[in-house]
Amino acid sequence: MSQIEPAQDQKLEIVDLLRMEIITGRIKEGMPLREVSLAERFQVSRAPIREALKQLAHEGMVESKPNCGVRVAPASSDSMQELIIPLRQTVESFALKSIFADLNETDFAEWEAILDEMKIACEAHHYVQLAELDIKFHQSIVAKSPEQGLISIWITLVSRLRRHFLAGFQQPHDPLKIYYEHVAIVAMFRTGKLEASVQALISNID
Amino acid sequence: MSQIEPAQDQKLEIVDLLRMEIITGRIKEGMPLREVSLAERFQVSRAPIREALKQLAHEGMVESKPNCGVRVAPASSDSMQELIIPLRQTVESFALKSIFADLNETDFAEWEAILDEMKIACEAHHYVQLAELDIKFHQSIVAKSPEQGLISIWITLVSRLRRHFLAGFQQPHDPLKIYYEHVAIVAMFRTGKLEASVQALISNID
DNA sequence: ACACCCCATATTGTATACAATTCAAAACAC
DNA sequence: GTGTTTTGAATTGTATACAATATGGGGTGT
Repeated sequence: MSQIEPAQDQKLEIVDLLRMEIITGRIKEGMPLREVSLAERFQVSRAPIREALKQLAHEGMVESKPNCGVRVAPASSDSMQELIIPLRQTVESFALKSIFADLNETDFAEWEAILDEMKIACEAHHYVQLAELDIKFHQSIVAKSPEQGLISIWITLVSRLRRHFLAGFQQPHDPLKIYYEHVAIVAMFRTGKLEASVQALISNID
Repeated sequence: MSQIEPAQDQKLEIVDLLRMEIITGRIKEGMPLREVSLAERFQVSRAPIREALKQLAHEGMVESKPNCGVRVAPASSDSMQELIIPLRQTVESFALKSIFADLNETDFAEWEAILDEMKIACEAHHYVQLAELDIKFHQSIVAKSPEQGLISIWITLVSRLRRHFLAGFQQPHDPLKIYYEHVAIVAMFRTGKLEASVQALISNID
């Protein structure tokens, strides 16, 4: 399903695949990622592999030492997560405030499309996909901000706790609770109340 | 002064040079950065140029569109700067707390070496170098934290307002004030008082 | 004159080949 | 046997060549 595609931008597919394998633990912490091995595996040259590894390093999924190679980075510590949470809240609040006045039906529809997918993922107990959809939802908020670079900061933050999304969702909670929480957020957005919307959004971040 | 060097890691030199030219305005906003042109200019192939541009994009100095090229990104907006300030304060406070108990004479000496350079830069009114030294000082604090990824987050934040450091220092202030402020910070660190040290540090961030 | 399509050119994305570096194991002196 | 040196393979960094794609201008039809 990817052989017929543009044949360019193979980097993105590789990044997504490797990231998923790291998140799910298929590639464990500390395991080295050699460029030639990956090149053979994906049937491409080393060039796109290098770019993919660069991006993963930027996301904090792997750490690389010069002339030494790339290894899967250890997951963020608990204190690190606790640091990132208020940072995320600040960034996302800022983003929401900057776009709130200009929200229209197109935006709501986009979010509700994500919500529909979330519902399906919840009911099917597809925690991996649910985690990605949660990220996708919040990212779509930040991405709408006209401020260039905001999304880059946000990605840097969230990537650091991507593996914790999955862990958090696998707790013995009712997955649908996640879904309803996001439904409430979008519903609040529709009311046009800024303060309450910000509150709903940041209370979802923890 | 760079021809005899390792001949590897040319990427770093190129990044530093281009970043400086962007900060000082020698390369203006919106100006395209072509890979072949830069390759000819630095007498290297396109490979290290691509890596350098990737890193500059990660720092927010340039923005790239696929198959379209790289342009110098506009400087962060005022509202963006105001957002980043509390984020920096949070991150650096966290970093300082995590290392404070283990500080020793080696650390103090390292910082005071930077302070000496700052004094010289202040007296010579070398604002560009002064800005870089200010960044270097704060970065050295964050870098000491054992938390992996913290420095990456910090860099993402600070890079976004690198060009504003220069602008801020060129205001009609007495440059030595910057120097004395940092001297006071290190002096406070030496006393071992955590709370006061954190306060001194974050009050310097604005 | 104006809109549309096509094509040439400039530029980025990818593949392959080579150089430089690192790390560890083996050889060696003591 | 132990510490040091050297040598080699494994790996990343760089250079060059080719393929794919986007952008702008000219041609054409109306």
